[in-house]
Amino acid sequence: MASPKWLTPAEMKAWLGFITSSADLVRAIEKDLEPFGLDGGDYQLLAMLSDAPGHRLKMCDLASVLRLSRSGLTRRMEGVVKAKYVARVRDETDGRAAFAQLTPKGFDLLKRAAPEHLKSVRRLMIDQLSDSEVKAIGSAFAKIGKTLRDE
Amino acid sequence: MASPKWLTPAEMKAWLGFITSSADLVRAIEKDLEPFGLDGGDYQLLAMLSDAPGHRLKMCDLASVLRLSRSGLTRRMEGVVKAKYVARVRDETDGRAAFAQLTPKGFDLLKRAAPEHLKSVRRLMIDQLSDSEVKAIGSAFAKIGKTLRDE
DNA sequence: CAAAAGTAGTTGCGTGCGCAACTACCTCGC
DNA sequence: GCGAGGTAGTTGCGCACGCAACTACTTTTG
Repeated sequence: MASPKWLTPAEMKAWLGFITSSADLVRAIEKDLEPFGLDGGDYQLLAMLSDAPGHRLKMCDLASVLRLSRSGLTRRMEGVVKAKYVARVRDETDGRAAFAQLTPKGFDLLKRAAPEHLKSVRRLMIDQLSDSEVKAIGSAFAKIGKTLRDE
Repeated sequence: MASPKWLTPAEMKAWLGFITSSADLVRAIEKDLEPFGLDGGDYQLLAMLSDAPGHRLKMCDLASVLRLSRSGLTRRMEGVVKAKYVARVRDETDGRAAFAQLTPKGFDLLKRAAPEHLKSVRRLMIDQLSDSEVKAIGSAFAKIGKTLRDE
């Protein structure tokens, strides 16, 4: 196959900057959740449930939004269910399915953790950027996400 | 603590877009390396060695650039050493240290994989973006990376 | 309505990684 | 130059995750 066009210096800077910093950024933000006894996966799980109508989602839908396999979600649920942040609820209309239901205790924890999480996101990412950079990142990842979904 | 300033819609879009798409993007790009028998970690390892003077790095320096723990690197080396892409070389001047040395076979594989990898990066990310978005992402992640390093 | 195909969730197994402990070696202070 | 403390790499262990196989239920098809 023909050798593809190499990256320009600006493109290289964008790619290298993204690949070298994005994982570190996510790790640092997740680390700030430790005082709440949550890791990044738990937080995302609680956050997705709190966004959902009735604070609950079918397991398979939850797995999908969390980008987890069904088995991965089963294991991750063990922790938050044991901590009583989430309850398993059977689906009365579909014997195969089950819901993950955010408990009041889980919602309360999320309400306490969310402001700290927000502060981490601001401190490590948003507040570092100019308005135009924020805008560009928003439109850029919207396009990247669409491409991925279309493939 | 005072409730922090919430994210504006543009900031929210940037954060959500980043967090929901970046992991998928990296996964998709790494998936394109499978035909070469490499996963993302192996590719990064070979790439870092090929960039280094003499195609070799001290283990601890390699772990650092790969964002791996020392034990994580030890395990990852097992695979690429068994495949003869990388050789372990003792440091004659420091009995504690060891080098990871890219072999001709490893370099050859990297030369074949790199153009495909580049094409993935272009297709899924760079070619989706305008010049100004590329520029903004470059400067944005440079600032984010600096903040992380300073903390 | 029965059989086939599809879907939801769980479980067994393998993998990749970090942490802590350990060995071996180097370096620094006295 | 010897002991204390630091550094490089490996090993034991535990955790999170994906894949494949399995169960149970639902939907589709003839």
